[in-house]
Amino acid sequence: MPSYFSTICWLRRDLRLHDNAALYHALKNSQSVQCVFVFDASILEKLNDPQDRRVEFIWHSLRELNERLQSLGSRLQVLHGKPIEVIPAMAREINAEAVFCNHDYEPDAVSRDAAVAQALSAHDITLHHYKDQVIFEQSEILNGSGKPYGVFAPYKHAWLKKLDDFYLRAYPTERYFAALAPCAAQAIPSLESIGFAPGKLDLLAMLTGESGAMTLFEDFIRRIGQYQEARDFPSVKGVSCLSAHLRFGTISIRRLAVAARHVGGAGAETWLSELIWREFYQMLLYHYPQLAQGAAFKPQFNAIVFPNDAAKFAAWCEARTGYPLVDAAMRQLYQTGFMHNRLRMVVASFLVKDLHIDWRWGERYFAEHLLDFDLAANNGGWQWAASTGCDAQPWFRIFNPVTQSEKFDPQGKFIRRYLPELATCQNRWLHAPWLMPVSEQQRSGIMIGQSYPQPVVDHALARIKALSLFKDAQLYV
DNA sequence: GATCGCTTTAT
DNA sequence: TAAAGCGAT
Repeated sequence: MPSYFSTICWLRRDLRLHDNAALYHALKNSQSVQCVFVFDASILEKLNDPQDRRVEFIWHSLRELNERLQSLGSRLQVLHGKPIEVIPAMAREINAEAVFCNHDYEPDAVSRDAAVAQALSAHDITLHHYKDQVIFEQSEILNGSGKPYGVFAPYKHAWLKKLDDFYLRAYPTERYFAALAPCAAQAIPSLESIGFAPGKLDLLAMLTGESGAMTLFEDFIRRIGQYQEARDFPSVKGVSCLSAHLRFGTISIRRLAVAARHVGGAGAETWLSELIWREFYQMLLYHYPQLAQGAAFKPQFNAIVFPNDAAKFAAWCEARTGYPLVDAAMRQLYQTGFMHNRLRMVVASFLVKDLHIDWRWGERYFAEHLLDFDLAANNGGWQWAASTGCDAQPWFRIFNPVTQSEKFDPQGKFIRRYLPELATCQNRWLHAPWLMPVSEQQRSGIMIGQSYPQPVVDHALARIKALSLFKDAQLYV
């Protein structure tokens, strides 16, 4: 590594100063590092909602980064455009000799970075990139034949076996902050200037930036011991609430893994396992980029012709399927940009195996609405639920939406929070309110078909139809 | 090539 | 209870 005078640290999904591989290497090898973020026009133009929560989350996190950098005598340069154009232009403007960034494993990002590297090299500028967002990347955990694992459990065992202090060491960026480029303070461009507006990100509920991530992290570490028991109940604060921060890199994966390892016990181990699933899916997407093009991991299931009833899909999106847990979950997603993981499984199973709609439709809807949307995890999760994925649930396993509701929201606390129209419904009827006798409907003031919809499908019948859809596809193996 | 061990469940 | 199973070793 040559010693540089002027370099750029290009931040993407690593919006933090602490324990950041690219920033560390840039600072250590340069006299002057300018931090940059690019609002990628080619990504932003695909977002339909000017109040997209992700953009707002990023914006708040950037603002905090800029303030921290300003307090260190530097600042964050925020650009809007196509990275292939604006990164080389900026590099030339400040006479940067190199650009540092962290690996991004999504297919579009891989090709974007290759193009940017090429454009930079035309001016003799090097693009250095580093592993940062995972503990082990695509080719560090392979099976005995040197190929990627196709089953999670052995992957996880190999992952845990390889884990040691070396891979968990934080990059001590703070030690080198003196190399941050000195600049005059300047505010980052407004959301409006890039065509967006604030509004949907509930800042009281969603803490942003590195500071927000730390607050959530410290809170979670206090309850991580109960994670295993509490995580399945959407009305309980059992999960980490760190998914969006992991998505945008406002907290380091190493810090999370260190904490899980340090605390130990069943809760921490279960949670670490979730972090390993995240890397498993990222690894798979890297090796099988066609997953991002709608390909089922198990090709025989590409043959399924889903009926794709548009009215049923609309009922699912609009939270009027008549199954309270499904509807409450879909409202949670729409209203908050988040959905509890247990419910992601429930609504995904329901969409595919009860409504017989292509899992790709659900995947797309989640991609539009989830604040923590991550291509690899979202695709992996959908294909898991749809049984088309790598190490997915078996195709003949079909969640019963009523049983799931009784089991994981027994008091209906979650359902009532998002479906106030069912507030007066007794627990006895809440999970399947269409079974309420008319007298009970009158008593509670809930008329099924009026104040709350009839179920769009009969689960028992829908289940049989799903089995035959999948069984037929299975025949072509 | 047999054995092991499996996120999230159903009837 | 099972396994409309199976990959990894």
